[in-house]
Amino acid sequence: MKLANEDKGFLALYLDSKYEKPSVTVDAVIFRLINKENKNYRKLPEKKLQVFLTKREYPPFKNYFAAVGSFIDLNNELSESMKLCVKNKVNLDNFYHEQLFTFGDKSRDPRTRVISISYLLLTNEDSVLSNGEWFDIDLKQINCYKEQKENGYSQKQTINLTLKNENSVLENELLIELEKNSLEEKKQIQIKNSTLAFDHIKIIFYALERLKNKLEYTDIIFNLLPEKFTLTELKQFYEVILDEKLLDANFRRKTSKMVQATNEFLTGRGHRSSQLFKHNPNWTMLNLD
Amino acid sequence: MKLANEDKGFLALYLDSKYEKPSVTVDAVIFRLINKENKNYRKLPEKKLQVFLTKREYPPFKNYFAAVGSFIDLNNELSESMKLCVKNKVNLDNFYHEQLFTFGDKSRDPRTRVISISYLLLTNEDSVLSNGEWFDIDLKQINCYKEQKENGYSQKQTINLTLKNENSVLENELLIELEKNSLEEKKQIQIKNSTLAFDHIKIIFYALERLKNKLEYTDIIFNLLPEKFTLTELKQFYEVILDEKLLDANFRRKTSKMVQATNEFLTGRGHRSSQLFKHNPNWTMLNLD
DNA sequence: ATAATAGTGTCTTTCAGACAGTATAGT
DNA sequence: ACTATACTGTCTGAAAGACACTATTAT
Repeated sequence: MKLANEDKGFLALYLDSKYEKPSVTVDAVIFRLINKENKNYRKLPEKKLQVFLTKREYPPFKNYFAAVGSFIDLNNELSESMKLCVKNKVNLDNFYHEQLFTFGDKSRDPRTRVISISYLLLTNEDSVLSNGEWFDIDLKQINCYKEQKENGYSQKQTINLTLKNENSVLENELLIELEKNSLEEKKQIQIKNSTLAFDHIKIIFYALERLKNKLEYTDIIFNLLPEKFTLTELKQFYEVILDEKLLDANFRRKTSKMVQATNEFLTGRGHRSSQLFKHNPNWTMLNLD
Repeated sequence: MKLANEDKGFLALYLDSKYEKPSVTVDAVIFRLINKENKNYRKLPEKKLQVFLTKREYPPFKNYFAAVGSFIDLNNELSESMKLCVKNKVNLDNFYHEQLFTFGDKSRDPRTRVISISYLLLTNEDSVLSNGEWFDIDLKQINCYKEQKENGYSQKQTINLTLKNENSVLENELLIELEKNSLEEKKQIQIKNSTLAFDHIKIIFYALERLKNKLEYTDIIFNLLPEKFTLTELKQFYEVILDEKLLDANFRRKTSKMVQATNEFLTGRGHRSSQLFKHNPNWTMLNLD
């Protein structure tokens, strides 16, 4: 990848400003799993998936909640920009992250053309973030129309995505349109109603979808868990994200290779004590044994 | 998502130029599947996965091959920019596409900071592209060191990605480093040796990985096929992309719901004639019957 | 007749789903 | 004793893998 001499000459002449440029931001959707308050000494606490949002201090969307983000610094790599942003704005240091999607709709920012490179971040209950609030995530399908066409089908779904905590309830509505036939396959997500800044509710929805999908074929969930956990806790965390009940015996079989038992037990709960497990990072998707 | 009055005032004052901005491009990795020339009247033609590259007319990397790309136009949506670019540069119109990944390494373009939003495009043997060449794709693992660590493992893999046609042989080498333990999970892809412009060989590698993965759980492959095909052809196309042999009877069972039989048969091949099939776009991943 | 593909039948193993049943700690 | 969780065993049926077998057609 050396440059020819000709190239070097060209570089000197290159007019950096001749192309109109967009602004570029990084935005982080930060998730965690937590145990809610417990009423019954015997019962296990309810679990919740949460997202961390900050309240915008300046316009546009002043006082609206938004994902953690900032304009990028051209001297940093993209992921460095994101890490610095997260460190500076909400004081989060260690986390799992992956690039999610790049949003660039013309009108997504009223100021100017802004392209957002979004990231999915996972952390656990232990880390303390500043300068924002955690919100419980509730995702509900409001309706779903599926229509069989000559050569495929089309589907419209309305989704309610509510973010809630002790201070606020943020309701949001998305319309998901799917068109699939022999000529094309198209999926469109429109914001029908948002109480968040910009298109951030859409970004959060993408992040949720990615998380759910990866849950099924990777060990990504352990980035949301404390170091040690019981298998029932693990199961409940899966259930909360996937929004479906799992059968205990089957769950234990399926996850047995992703975890390793410790010698420790959790006691004092008014029922049989449960063994604590750790993540087994040697597990791979392909189960190469 | 209405703006508060306060916001509107701010917009007038907003200094668009106060943040340093990067250049942004879109890059399209275009794949197709083709039948190679046939020697034996009786044998089925060999299949190949190909990528379409254009030779750069101007520096940097003048005369190097590159993915189809251009700087974005701020008046278009991102995917529109990509579609226009592909239409104008190589005259391709109808294709499957999805956003792939956003590449933004500081030094990926010698001119200035350039962020590339890449797309995966699929088309079939019928479409005629101009202004570039198709290259056969050969991916080979050169070596692989896996080391068991106290708490996980690390792995280094060297990959040779050769792009070849009647005019050129472009050899490229990538180093893939994987680090997985209880604290982090990191995958890094480095270009060790490239005969393409910029980091485009890395973009192509990402596209290949995406294609392979999606092959296993979607019906994406039909975007690479002609309207009608035999099941043996379909199987051979899978084999070429996945780089592994499949068993006929099992393959037919697994794909049976994704295709629909036509009444037509392919004859004149020196062996039993084979039924032609079409894609069944009603198939879904979840097999909801 | 032969070479090469087209297509079917079936045995085995593995794994997901369902569910019954046993174990146990704290009040 | 009771309650809520912890954990095991096993039946069933679906699907994946392996492979043997039959069918067909231009030369």
